Amino acid sequence: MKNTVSVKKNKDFRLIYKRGKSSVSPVLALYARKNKKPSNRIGITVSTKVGKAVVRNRVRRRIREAYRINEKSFLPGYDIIIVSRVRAAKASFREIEKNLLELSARLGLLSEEQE
RNA sequence: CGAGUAAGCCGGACAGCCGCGUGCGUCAUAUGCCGAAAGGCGGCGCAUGAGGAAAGUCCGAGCUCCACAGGGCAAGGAUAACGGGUAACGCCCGCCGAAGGCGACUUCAGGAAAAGUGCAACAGAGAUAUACCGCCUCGAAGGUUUUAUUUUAGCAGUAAGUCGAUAAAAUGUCGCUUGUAUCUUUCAAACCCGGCGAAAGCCUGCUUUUGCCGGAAGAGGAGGAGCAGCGACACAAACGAGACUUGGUGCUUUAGCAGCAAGUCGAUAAAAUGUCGCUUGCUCCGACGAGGUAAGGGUGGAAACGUGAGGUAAGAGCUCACGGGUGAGCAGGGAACUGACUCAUCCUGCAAACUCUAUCCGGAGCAACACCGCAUAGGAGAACAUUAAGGUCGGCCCGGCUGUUCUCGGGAAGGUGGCUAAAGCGUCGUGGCAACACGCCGCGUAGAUAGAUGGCUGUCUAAGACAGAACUCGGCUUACAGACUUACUCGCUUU
RNA sequence: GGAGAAGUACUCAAGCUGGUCGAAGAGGCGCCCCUGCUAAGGGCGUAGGUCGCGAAAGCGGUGCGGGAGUUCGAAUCUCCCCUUCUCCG
Repeated sequence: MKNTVSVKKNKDFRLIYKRGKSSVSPVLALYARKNKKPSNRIGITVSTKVGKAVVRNRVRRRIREAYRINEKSFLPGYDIIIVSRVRAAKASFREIEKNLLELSARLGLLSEEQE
């Protein structure tokens, strides 16, 4: 994740939720906003509704891995927040990856070569 | 072989590729990038990287702050047979007692009820003490009936003789709720009838189905009364004087029986009257009243320790014998405790009711706390003075602080530290029944800060459960697929 | 991560120094009054969860977040779990 920094502050999360574009699937929800910087910032949210600590960690790691593998196809200069929904606890890595790419394409975050 | 009991141990492994946190080494750079600042930021190599419960946060410690964390007092809290282990503990080990199990073994908040207070609903006569019934003593209004059987223990006088005991029945009162299905009240499905409406069918005014309302009917349920049944109690005991004749009346085949009227006889010293009993003593029952008693009484978790005898008006640990509990003495044991004997005996349960006894505990928590940075209120440090009152100091007291001047300087959000070597782990030896302690040798084992273990592929296998460190340890509790080891118990079979 | 508080009918709740308690009170639900109609307001009445038997009426068991314990007896006292909420930079 060479070109990516994580979103940490609650302020930033609120701003992206308010001003950003969003799209939703049964497994994930995605928010994105242009940040006018050369790199991307990514934030991952997994609430207690999803499960206990072990389950939440697994979901978060899979989402991160899915982003890492496909990092090159994302356009730079965006703040992205990925929110897991309850179904993500039972989803496999492949499903999560597929969902992430679909949602990103819908918001126009992917470079045109990949599409 | 099967069924169990206890203790311990494991909680997937290996290989390849891509990726993450930390440490070390090395190369590189920075007058750079992010940020207001403090501060942070790269590549490569090597090493290392979640649990038995990391969980719950239920106990005990370290550590930090509350000026000191010191002494005393009060309050509050905790623990609770006994001995030991431990830094400490509410933990662990051993042992005692109680309960459970055929047994291996398991479970127990297991001090004191004989210091005191309190509580024990309902039921029950009575709940830690009671006289409601009963039993006994004294006084006392008063005193149902019939039949059958058996027997002669007792049976004062006038004055004769019969009476008693047992059983059953009638009658009355109370209780039980077993039966009956006689009456009644209420709820009530189906069947039936009528009215109104709807739908369908056609033969167009009928049929079928269905809804609502009303009537009738009520299988059955519940309650009450009655009857039957069952049980308990009362109806007792002693003594008695009426008899005969005639008449008529009623019942009746007669005999006879019932009662009425008149007369005669009997009881009184006499007469009169014209009653059916009277007198004295004893005895039985007894509404009710006074006292004694703690044997018995459908209750209750619990009823003055239990059984038997003596004793008494009736009774009572009132006395005696045997037995149980408790306390003291004696003996054994380190102690809890155990034991036979002696003496005493205030003998229901509850202290997870108050309380008493013994021991322990100051409070808060790493989001503590320290430092850096940062605008306003606040504040901090140093020096000097004061400590009377008042105020304040994380319960109160002892005790500390308070005022003035000078200097520094800023809550929130942010950064760095705290942060991991620790009462640590393992082998062996010694001591100890054990928990554990000591000694030698070896190892040195995550440290993040929006929070590091993931993805893909292959092999092995039965491999799937519960589950993710957040300052650190010692325990406890709770969750958990399965695999293994050791010891022991019971049962069956074979030898 | 740490520190606390609460849990009772459909909802809000009282009862929590143990006893005739399975439940006070209110909302709710049904009927009536008021109004052209509705709401609000007023009056009267009513069942309470769940399991079994039964056509219904009714009868019995269980039930105060769950499970153990103490006690003759637990919504209440004690312990262990579960769930929800609040606070701490």
